[in-house]
Amino acid sequence: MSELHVYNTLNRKKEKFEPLHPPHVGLYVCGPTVYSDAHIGNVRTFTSFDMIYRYLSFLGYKVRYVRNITDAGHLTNERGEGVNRMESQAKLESLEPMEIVQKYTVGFHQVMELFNAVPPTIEPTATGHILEQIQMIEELIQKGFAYEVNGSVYFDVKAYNEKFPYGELSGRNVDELIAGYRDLDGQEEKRNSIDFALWKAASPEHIMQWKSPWGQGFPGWHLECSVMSTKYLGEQFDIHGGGMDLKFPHHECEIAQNKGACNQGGARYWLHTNMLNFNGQKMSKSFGNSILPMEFITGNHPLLDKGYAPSVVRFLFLQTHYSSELDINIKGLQDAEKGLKRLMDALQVVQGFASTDFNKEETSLGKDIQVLCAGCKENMDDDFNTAKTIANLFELSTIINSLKGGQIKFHEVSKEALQRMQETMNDYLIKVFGLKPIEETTSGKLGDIMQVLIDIRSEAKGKKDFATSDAIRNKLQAAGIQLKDEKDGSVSFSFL
RNA sequence: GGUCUUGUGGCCGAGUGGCUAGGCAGAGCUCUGCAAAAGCUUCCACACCAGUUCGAAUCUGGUCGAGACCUCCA
Repeated sequence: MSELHVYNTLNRKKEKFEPLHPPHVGLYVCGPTVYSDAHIGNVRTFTSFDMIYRYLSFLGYKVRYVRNITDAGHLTNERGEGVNRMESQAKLESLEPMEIVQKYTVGFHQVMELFNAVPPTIEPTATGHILEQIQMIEELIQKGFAYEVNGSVYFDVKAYNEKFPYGELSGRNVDELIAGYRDLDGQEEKRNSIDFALWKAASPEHIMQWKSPWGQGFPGWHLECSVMSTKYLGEQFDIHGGGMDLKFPHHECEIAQNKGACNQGGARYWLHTNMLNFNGQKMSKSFGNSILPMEFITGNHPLLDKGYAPSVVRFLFLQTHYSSELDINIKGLQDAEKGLKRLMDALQVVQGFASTDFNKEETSLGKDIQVLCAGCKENMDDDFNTAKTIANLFELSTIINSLKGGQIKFHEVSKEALQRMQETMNDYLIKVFGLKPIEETTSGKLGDIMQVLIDIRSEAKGKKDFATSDAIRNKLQAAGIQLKDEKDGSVSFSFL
């Protein structure tokens, strides 16, 4: 039996995954900032961690999955003017900050559900943890890692660096960072340019502000994750995840805050998912080239040719390793659509097998099947190698189709091998990858209607009235329904 | 400039030093009234140069190219 290994970006090595308190696993993932719509790049990150969460659960771990909602204002302006995101957006739309938060939180949840992501077990908000954040700041001040200036509190990176190395995660060093820092306005309060805000004093016009020992203000932008991961998972926990773009400075600062306050760096394993490009270009809010998740589904976007099912997009993501950059484009979507259909058809077929003509002994083909099935776990255990796992599932699909088509006889496999194949296809496609099964079409009114059409076509064919039979086939094809004449003379159909 | 990643066949995309990844597309065949679907077979590869090695897509060095982060971002 293979054991799970994960690529830990903290030391750039693939390591055996050993939870602190098995069978429990603590997983923290940096969630979205709810001041605008989630875009498809966010979906990649969160579906990647959804797959990881699902796989950990599949292995039998009891996972506490914490993913935060960033709903408190952050410094957003590149000139460091202390603009509160929530506030500025709110003024634009003439809404209360919490209305914005509510709107986009609901939207985010809808998108995640659409893409079949399992909700986290705890989804804490930054605004709900102001007290805890203030407490951690006090702790950091008391330990000499933070200082107050004019009602704001900054993390003292140099002081911290004397006790703990700063920059471990992103491979940076403090002197170079200071030397290479750009001149930004509003830096004069800091002792060093790389110091970052733990608490920012708020001017009266800031709507989102809270009372603190340093006056009215709001928390800095790295603090919430340190605070909430510690609160719900402990000073030390198993896995911390997030997008690559958060590695520096966000995660670096998180580690510094955690170590500064608790002497422990929080997570033992850091997992970073890579970015999503569209037509070769990075997708980001600031580029204005982000495509909304719903636009992929509806196809209502100038860069798309048509709509694609959420599972197609998910499948496209899974064909690439989570740590690699992924380019999404029309050709890729079309390929993924076909590939997913092939797998899902095979799943449906294998579940429907009802033969009793099995070999009592294990056959060589049966052994091949067992190897392919076992390979799925081995591949997933190797840092969640979904691409390789999918390759195995495709090979199983070929065997399944051959059984269906009669190229392989049922007595060439054992009952055990067939059952294993049924389980494996379902386990990985449905449970671990979270792909949606093909709509059940064989029962209900639609199935009845289809049966009528199929019968009429068969009668026409019997009378060699091919004009009628082809018309039925072609018109259904045009309507997105494909008829399939099976080897045994029966007719099935599927949606294109 | 600093840190890091990366360069695989027509396209996408895995690859632990020796054993065909896989998908999509292409070609041929089987099945079919004709198709589709399905199956079988098949073509196409490891940026370049040097080195280590019995053997390198995989390790080392160099060249060239691409990208990310260093500033809000998943």
